[in-house]
Amino acid sequence: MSSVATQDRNIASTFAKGMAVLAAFDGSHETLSLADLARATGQDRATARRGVLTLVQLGYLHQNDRRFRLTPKVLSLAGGFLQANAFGRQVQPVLNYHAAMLGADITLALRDGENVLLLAQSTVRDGPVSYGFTLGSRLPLLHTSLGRMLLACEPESLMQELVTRAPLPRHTERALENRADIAQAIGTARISGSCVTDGEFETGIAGLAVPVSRPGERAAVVGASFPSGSGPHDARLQRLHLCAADLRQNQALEKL
Amino acid sequence: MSSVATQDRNIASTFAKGMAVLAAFDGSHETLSLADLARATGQDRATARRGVLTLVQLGYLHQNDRRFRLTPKVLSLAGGFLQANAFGRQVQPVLNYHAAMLGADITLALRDGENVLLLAQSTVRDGPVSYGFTLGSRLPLLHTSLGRMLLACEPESLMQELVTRAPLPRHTERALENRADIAQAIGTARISGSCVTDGEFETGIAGLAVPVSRPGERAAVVGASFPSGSGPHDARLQRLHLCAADLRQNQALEKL
DNA sequence: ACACAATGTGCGCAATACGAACGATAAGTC
DNA sequence: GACTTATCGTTCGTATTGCGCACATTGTGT
Repeated sequence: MSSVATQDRNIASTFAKGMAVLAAFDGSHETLSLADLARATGQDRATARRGVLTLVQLGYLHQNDRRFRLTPKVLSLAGGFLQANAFGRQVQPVLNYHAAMLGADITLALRDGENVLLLAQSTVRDGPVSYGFTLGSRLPLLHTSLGRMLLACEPESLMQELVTRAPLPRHTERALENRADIAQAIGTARISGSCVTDGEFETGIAGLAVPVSRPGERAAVVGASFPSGSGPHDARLQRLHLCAADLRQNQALEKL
Repeated sequence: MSSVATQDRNIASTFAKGMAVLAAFDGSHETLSLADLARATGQDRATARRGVLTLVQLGYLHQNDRRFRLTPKVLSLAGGFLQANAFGRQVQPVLNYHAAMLGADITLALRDGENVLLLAQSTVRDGPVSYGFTLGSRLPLLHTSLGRMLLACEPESLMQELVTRAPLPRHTERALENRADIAQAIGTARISGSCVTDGEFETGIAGLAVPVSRPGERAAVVGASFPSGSGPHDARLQRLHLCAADLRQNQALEKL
């Protein structure tokens, strides 16, 4: 075992390793093997194995031959957060109302490290875009309107650091490749108070995002998506601003 | 430490204890203290403390003075499940379509131990009932239509065991108090292929549920709620059956 | 069928984590 | 406000838990 002299005795390293195993089930694969998990977490296979078998015993994973998958029980961990923060009463109805008025899905998002984390969404019947992301999904920070609007809400120094450090995979032909260009787009979003991207994350899809959080609060944004060229964005952005204003007014996100 | 002779060396007990700490944040309180967690988990306060501080370091909990709350990061654990099982593409659109046709929220649920676990829902704008539960919420098994329908889908012996063992708190004046009466209602649901309750979990609210799963599969149901006495249920149950048929057809739930 | 690569598992050993005891804080009483 | 008691949070000695190496087993390529 690592004999780091400044080992923090307040931290249970076995628990931290186990959580890394759980987090490795990030949705990018339906199932994972012990060896997959050892690679994903950097742990010895024996260590990853104990983590996985513990999760199976607790009911969070199901084992099928030599592969493991998450069970629905992990949803109850999210349920604790959603219930404690009254998302069902305070957030979802606001998103539903404005999504119905907009005629498109609306998504609420925060930043989690170098990713966008989706917290809630209202998905409408027969919306113009349905890209399959859900509550809990992670999206890239640099090529989505949600991500750029989140960065626009952060202090300049943190924004610059994240633009420099966050991954920059090229999702589409139209994706900006130059970090300086992305920083400039973020600066524009900061000034205009909204962000629009077009076809940088998914081809043929325009993304719109506006801030929900007030300055000094943890950055939160709402956004929507439309087919590229499917109409002017002014009224749509206005609708997103109204949604953000309602979320601020019912103070649903103050404790995030 | 417990010196259980048959300690399973494949299980990391420290990780299991840590997961019990995480699961203690079940949404029933906005924040919990160390002492709260020690009581909820049955652990020594020092043990619970290491669990909590580990979760803070990993970003799943936020500490404010002597109290702790879940952060949105726990949603990413759920996101792994939802993404891996394509809920955004395969489940949500079906629920959205049928909820729009029904004019009311539709919820998909499974059983998790002695509770109902909500897996997904489509919530409509201005639906007749909005009780604030979300994905990941737990509901009682014995007094909800979802719970009774789930029990109706289980083998007789398991159903009898759960009816005997599951908690029987009295949520409303109309709640059945006699376990034999509940078993009989479940038997009726099994025969008729649907379940209706009225005001047993929330006063003035009728619940409807029908099975999604096929015999031999893990029990799953869909349900909706309406104000008591707000109209006949036949057409509504029909709509729920159509929803269940669509979910079966796209095979979204086969791997749960 | 064989060789090699990859993966899964057992168990010796020591690092990690438990929890008793003590310190700190909160609550109740006068 | 002072004092007592109860409750909660933290430290650190000790031993139990869990790490990871080496071996066993399984999978893959020729």
